Amino acid sequence: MMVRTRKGMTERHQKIMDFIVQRYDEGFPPSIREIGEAADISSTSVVTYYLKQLTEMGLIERDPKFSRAVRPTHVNSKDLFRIPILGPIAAGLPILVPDPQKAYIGDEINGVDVARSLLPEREKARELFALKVQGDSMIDAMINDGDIVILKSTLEARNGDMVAVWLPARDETTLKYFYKEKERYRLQPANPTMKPIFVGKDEPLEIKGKVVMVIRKLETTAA
Amino acid sequence: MMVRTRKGMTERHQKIMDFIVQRYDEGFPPSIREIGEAADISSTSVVTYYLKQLTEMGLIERDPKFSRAVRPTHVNSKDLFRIPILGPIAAGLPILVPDPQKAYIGDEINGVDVARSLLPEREKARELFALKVQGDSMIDAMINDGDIVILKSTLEARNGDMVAVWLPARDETTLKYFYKEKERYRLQPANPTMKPIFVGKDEPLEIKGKVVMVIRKLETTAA
DNA sequence: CTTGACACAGAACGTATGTTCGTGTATTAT
DNA sequence: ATAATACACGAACATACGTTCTGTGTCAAG
Repeated sequence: MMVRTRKGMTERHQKIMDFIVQRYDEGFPPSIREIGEAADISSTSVVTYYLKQLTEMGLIERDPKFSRAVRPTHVNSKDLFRIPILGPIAAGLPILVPDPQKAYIGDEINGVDVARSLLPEREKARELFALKVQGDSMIDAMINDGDIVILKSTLEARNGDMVAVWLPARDETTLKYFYKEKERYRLQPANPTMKPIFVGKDEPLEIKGKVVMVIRKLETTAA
Repeated sequence: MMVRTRKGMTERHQKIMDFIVQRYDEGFPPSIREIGEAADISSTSVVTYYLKQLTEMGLIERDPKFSRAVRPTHVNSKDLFRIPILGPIAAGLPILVPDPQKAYIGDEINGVDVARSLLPEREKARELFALKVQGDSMIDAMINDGDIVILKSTLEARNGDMVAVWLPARDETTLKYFYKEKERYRLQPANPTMKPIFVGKDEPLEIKGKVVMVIRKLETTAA
């Protein structure tokens, strides 16, 4: 028969992990006995027992050379959001529809870390995704080739929001300020010298997301 | 009588600070004796002596309840750099000259947290500062009102770098791509449809810093 | 020459800390 | 039933750790 030892995270595992993460965020990693106190464990050997398991699970790292040398392995600093870059955005190409579940689990090799303090209030990380701009078709929106735009997944928008819209009839994707008018939608470029695009209400218009941030990294080694 | 300014930041202060920051970044804060070893101090009392001073300077925090409970005060997370916003940048205004020492200690109430992974290689945090753009005079550089530009303090630039330059003769500050040509400097706007500015080599030109990142936060509550 | 502040070393001491060992108790597989 | 396993407790121990006290040399002011 199968060994039933499917490493389940018991309540004690979870309590210990939470405490280690909390202390790690504070900068003061805990001692064995402090962990025991936090998890209602009276014996230090029991804490060692669980710490060994958590290490084997790959959830924490320890350094036997130092005391209090325990830290969570994953980079889940509470001050950071890792936002996946789902793909490129360019005029004439449909952009990916973000799947929150996939975005959370999927390969986040390509992603941007964004400080929470830069994001408005308490954005849900799962609702955010990033796109890398290809080409200079968005230049009228003050967004250049190579820029990373961070969007909040939404299907609706309020007036004044900068949104990523997909216009099937025109086979075009753009970033514009969104205004709903009487008989039409007005897509206003960020550059005030450029004229807006008007989309009649009978024309299909898909809002993919709302831009919450633009990040431009400049190469230090430019030609 | 004595002004308790940071008069003494001796080599030992610096060594200890660097070591504490390094260990804090690694997640494993050091013990007194480890600090002593790193700073070539044989006695633990001397380390205590310096730790007390650094605490009074506000550079580190300690918690007497725990061992190894020492951390730099200014860092929130090991993955973040807190970059001070030294002031606004606008055409016609001189921008502040950053003082690395002051930037390290000074009031960093106004600052931006930037994920280290977004910065090129191993930028020294001390060399970075941020400016908040006022007005749309930089619009030809694809930089809008309210944007935050992060610069690396430097007095020289290579061709292709985007730099903040101060032109005393024109009483003007701009962000442009920098090119050194035979008899002049060419300041190229980011927007390819705009024409460059030429500055003769006899005209004064002060490079304040090199732009390494641009961050634009969009309001969720736009009119 | 004193005086005192300063920078540093060394040792002592009480507590903190991680590991190890022995033991007990359910649960489960054979 | 027996053995194996997972989970839990407490004690013991060697070392790590922070604090504190004493002492030493330097240097500038009085």
